[in-house]
Amino acid sequence: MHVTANLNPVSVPAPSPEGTRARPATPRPANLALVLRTVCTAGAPPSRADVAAATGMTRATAARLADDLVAGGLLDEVEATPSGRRGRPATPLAPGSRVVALGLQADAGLLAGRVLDLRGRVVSERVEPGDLRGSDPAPTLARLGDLAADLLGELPDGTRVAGAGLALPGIVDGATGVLLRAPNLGWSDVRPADLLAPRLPGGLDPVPGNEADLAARTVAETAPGRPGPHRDFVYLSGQIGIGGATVLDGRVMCGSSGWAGEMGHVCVDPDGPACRCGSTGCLEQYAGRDAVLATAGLPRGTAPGELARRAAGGDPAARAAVDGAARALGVALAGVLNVLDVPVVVLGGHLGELAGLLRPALEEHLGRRVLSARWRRPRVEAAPGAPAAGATGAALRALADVVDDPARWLGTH
Amino acid sequence: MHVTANLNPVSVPAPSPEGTRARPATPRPANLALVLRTVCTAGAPPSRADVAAATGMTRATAARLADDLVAGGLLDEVEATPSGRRGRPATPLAPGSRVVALGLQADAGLLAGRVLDLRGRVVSERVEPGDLRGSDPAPTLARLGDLAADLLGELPDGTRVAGAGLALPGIVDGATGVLLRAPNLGWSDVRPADLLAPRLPGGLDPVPGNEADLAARTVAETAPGRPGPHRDFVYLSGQIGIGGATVLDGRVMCGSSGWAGEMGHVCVDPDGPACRCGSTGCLEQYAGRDAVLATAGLPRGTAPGELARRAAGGDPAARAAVDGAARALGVALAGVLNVLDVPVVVLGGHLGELAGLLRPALEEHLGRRVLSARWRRPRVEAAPGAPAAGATGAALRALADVVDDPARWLGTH
DNA sequence: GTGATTTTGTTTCGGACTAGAACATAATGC
DNA sequence: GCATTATGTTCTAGTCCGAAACAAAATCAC
Repeated sequence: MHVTANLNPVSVPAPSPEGTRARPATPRPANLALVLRTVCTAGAPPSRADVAAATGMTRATAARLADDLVAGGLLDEVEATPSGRRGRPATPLAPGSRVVALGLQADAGLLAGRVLDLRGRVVSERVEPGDLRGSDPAPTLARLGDLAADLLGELPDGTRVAGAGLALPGIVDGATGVLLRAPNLGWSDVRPADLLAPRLPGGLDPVPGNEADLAARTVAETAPGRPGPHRDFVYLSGQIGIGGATVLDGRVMCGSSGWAGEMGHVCVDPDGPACRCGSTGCLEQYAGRDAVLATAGLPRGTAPGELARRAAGGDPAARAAVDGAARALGVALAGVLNVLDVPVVVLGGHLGELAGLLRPALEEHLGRRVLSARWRRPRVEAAPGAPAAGATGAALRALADVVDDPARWLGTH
Repeated sequence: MHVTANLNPVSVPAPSPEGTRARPATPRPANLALVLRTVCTAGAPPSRADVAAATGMTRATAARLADDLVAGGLLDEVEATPSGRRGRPATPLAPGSRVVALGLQADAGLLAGRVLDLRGRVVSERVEPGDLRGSDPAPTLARLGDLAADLLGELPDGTRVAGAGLALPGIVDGATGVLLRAPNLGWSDVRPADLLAPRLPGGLDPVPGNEADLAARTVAETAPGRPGPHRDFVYLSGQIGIGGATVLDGRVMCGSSGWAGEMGHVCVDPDGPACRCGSTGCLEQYAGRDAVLATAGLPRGTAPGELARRAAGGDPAARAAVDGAARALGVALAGVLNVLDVPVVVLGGHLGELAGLLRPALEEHLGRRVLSARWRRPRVEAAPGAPAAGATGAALRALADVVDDPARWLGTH
């Protein structure tokens, strides 16, 4: 909850220098966040009294805080539904529908933009399929910037854009915002902000992030501030390669430099085939989309659904491809589960489409290889198959900034 | 001696539904924690003015908070060293030396108890070597209880025991405090608290935890509240088997059920030898102590140092054992590093003793198999080889409770 | 219908706590 | 000895929360 102080022994006469954010002297910001989060988390729009009960505050305090959030647009007073109960009817509160964020995504197969509001609803979106493998970053990002500008132009008057994010299928350096390497796109050392920001209004600066991390966030929270079905899980994003992310305590673990989640290069068999990453026997060589299709004897562009159909229909090559992928996933994921003690694996991308076929064998492998399985068997699930989940996750991350510190957003505008 | 029982936090008037944490009405508890943590973190004992500068509070506020902590014994005013600088001499503050915690450890090779104070100094300790493999839990824990009672009896008058912990080499269920399985001891389904607490004074109830998790804590924080050299690392504890722990953002990740860190059963080669866990090709089969010694052609009880000497001396079997272990560690750790993006691996136990020999090959393997290695090469280090690190970690964890919420400890004498 | 009941939301007051400024204290430097 | 400087303390004003009283708006009982 609290800011950790910079422990510079050098005494500073003037107020804290840049870098050390002023420490809130009052409990207000934290309590505003608590109220907003409570409303975001609640199943149905809660009244001020509900908020008070849920947080342990008095009704007076909860109401005062809620009033401020309503005045600032971060909460809305919504239409009361006749409850039939006795007593003065409540005024239900919902997260502000005029506060939105922009999520963008550039992937090997599409450009996408999506605007989400604080309630997690899609305000507007645009998905442009297209083969971007080997594309030139500058014009591609320019197109994405125009797409984003269009989306923002469509927003109704009075809408506040709290932030923006950009999901990219590669390694993003969190500190500098540089996309170091995106193998599927063929991009290296790109600073998307430089190419995007000029096309966007009002100094909006999309924060780049790894697509799998952001897609995992859509599972970790179903709407801003609202926890999803699992607090701890491993997310696997099956693309041409295999990315992933680990969610612990509801937080996406991005690693100390934001490079976490390279599940595709966990070693399944040290004597296995060489991988383009320089290692051998990487998971990607067994369960990556191209690898699975090749084993099944299908051309590279085949849709995963077609593979699933053949395997379900008894095609031996397709069946072998799925079984091989399940075995490799079992070996790689068991290692992760042994290390992190996470009870759930969520499969996205092409792995999500194959989840029904993969699950039995995969759960069997995990049951055998995960040490704690005799006390709690790991479960395998398919991610909800929404297109361009990375864009949604990017918007959710921007909105999380609002939910985590609403006080910052009350002063402005 | 005065033992303070573990008190529950002030109960909230309205018992809020589970999921909502008790919310302090005032900023006081957080600010007390901030001041205490600042003193714990500081290199040299800081003055009240230093604390104010470091935290951004005014001197008045910092002094008031510090005064309360001093009055409560959580801070000490220590002897001023003549600074030679102009101005009124400062009164340096240090964490309270009369607040201590007890750390216990039961391992295959020893029983140990250690009392640490808030400054992280060892107040007293006792280590009793002995072969506990296949021992009966009840008398063994009774011995440990007596050992602990002796240690507590030696403490000077006025010492407050803030808590206790117990490091165990196995899977501990965090919710119930049950040791589910400790293969090296041969124990299953033991509740250490039942056997220990009756021998301890004043309702002191040692919290059990996994030994590797607690040993990792000694690397993560060098003293209560003082971060160690690395914020993010993987700790490997080489015992008869191989345990481990992951530290992210300075926090030891215990997993959603406290079963994390079973690095020994990460799969290195799915076609490898069967492991007693039911899986195949587990890391333990290549780099566990017995496995390494067997490969080197040495009897089971041989000290790792002897193996290291032979390998350094050119003994081919010893050399092969070390190289095999390095390769297996490289495969397994590369997976973990790819998933978590952690820059450092710390080797403890027998792996720590072999660290000098393992490092070159291991770092080479990691450099090849870790995807982000071309931007930042993973480093391998040996853990400081203190005996019974788990006991130290158990005490540190108990003391961390004090540092994290000092207000709870100020009310009671 | 009318009044009692019940629940929500608001107002008022007192108390806890912090920031800021002035003040007291104790050293060094000239 | 006196100015200078840094630390620590005291005092006051202001913020914010909790508690309790109050106002508002519905249902229930008759």
